[in-house]
Amino acid sequence: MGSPEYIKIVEAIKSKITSEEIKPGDAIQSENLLCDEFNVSRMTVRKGLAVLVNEGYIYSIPGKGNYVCEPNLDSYTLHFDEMMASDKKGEEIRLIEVNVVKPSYEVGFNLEIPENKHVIVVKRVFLSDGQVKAYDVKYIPYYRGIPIVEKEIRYATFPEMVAKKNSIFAMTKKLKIKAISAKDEISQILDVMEGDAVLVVEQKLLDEKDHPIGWGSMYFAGDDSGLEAVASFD
Amino acid sequence: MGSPEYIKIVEAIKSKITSEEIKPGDAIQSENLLCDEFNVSRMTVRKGLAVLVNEGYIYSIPGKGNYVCEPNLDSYTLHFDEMMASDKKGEEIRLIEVNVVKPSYEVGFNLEIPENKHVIVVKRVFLSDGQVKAYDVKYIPYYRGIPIVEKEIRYATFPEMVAKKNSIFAMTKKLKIKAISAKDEISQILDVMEGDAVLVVEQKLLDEKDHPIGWGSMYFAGDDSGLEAVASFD
DNA sequence: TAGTGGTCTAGACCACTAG
DNA sequence: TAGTGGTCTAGACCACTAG
Repeated sequence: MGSPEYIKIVEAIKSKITSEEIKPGDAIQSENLLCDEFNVSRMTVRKGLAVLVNEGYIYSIPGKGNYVCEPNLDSYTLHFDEMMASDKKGEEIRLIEVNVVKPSYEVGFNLEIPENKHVIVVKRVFLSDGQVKAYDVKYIPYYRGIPIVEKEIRYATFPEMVAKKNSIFAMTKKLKIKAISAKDEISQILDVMEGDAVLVVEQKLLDEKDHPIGWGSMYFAGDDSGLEAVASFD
Repeated sequence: MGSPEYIKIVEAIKSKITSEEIKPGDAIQSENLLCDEFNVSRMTVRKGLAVLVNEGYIYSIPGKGNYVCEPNLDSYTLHFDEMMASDKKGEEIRLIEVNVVKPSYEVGFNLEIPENKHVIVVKRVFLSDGQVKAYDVKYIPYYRGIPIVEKEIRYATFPEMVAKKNSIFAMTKKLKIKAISAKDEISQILDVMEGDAVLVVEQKLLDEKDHPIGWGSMYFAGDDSGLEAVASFD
């Protein structure tokens, strides 16, 4: 075969695990035995094992050996596309408010700032073929130099809005997903009935010291708009 | 410092990226230059770079060099704990139905089976301090040997129910998250008003050939029950 | 004490890129 | 053609495990 030696090792062990020839908690052969079995150097064996560690198949205990992981049943990769493919035809984003305001109790609490410190509020509506699909409200602590120019904000993701002061690479992003009944502002803007079910994605951005640097929610109208997540082993 | 050489390289490059000294798309020093700079062998440099590749900081183009990645704005790790910490005090799971039935159109469509093939339906209710927190309905194509004994099903996650025939390691799991208005069976079982907002997590399990081997939904009552997802760089 | 995994070296050859 | 990253070797020394 043309594939590298370390890939052959990866595939051999992976198939032993997926076929359940070896089970979670079992040890695999020692690195030296694998060297003999595949006729390769130890660095090559270790390169293969490193791949398996990264993909969540095995873990190692120094001085003891390499072991098969328990499968991760509860972990998924969620793709939350904030801009909702806004470059597609028929898709449109409207900026309905950008303001400097005093924080409400809820906003102050979530951004961990005193009530006399100002925040920027950004409200946007996402449309598809003229129909409102989502309503987005975001709060960012005010600081000199924060972009409040429409063109800098309208098509920006939440991390991008905050990125002037904090590197995106140094941010932690958190999501909470809930279902609420639409009322007041939300039902009006989403153009749904009071009481209709609305999917809420609450987003919080934290800096490297776990201090909040942005907070807000996105509200999705309609049954067809949902989020998707995937998990697999490879 | 006591940390290994390759970790020093990782930290040095990582801090250049988070401080935006080098930006997405920029090349980093060649491996040979890094060898000189850190006074280590090329394998040690490559070990450090491999860590950065795995963590999503850099990617490499053979023959050209290593480059800083665009930050991943839309990818999150979602922890969907199916059993809702059912080992905690006050938590309880009730199995309300296990049956072999003919599939409805919706079930047959999602499991990609003909309507004359039978399916197992499993309905469970999750309680906390006597209060209904979630209602779970799952469908699995019927086959000989499928566990339909209460004790094998009651505390099993969805992948575990299906795992008799398919290895968990070979499965792909998909989630869809939606908000709906409660009605009929769902509002009755969740003990909420008709029309109340309910969070729905639809789960589909696929085998290695992408054929569905399980489908169903979990319905969450109340505003306080939500899902959480996190994303960060490291 | 024998065996294990973790780190590291100094070399080699390869396919590929780009002037 | 010089430089790049990708694969691989045959050694070394280390801390740790477990009999």
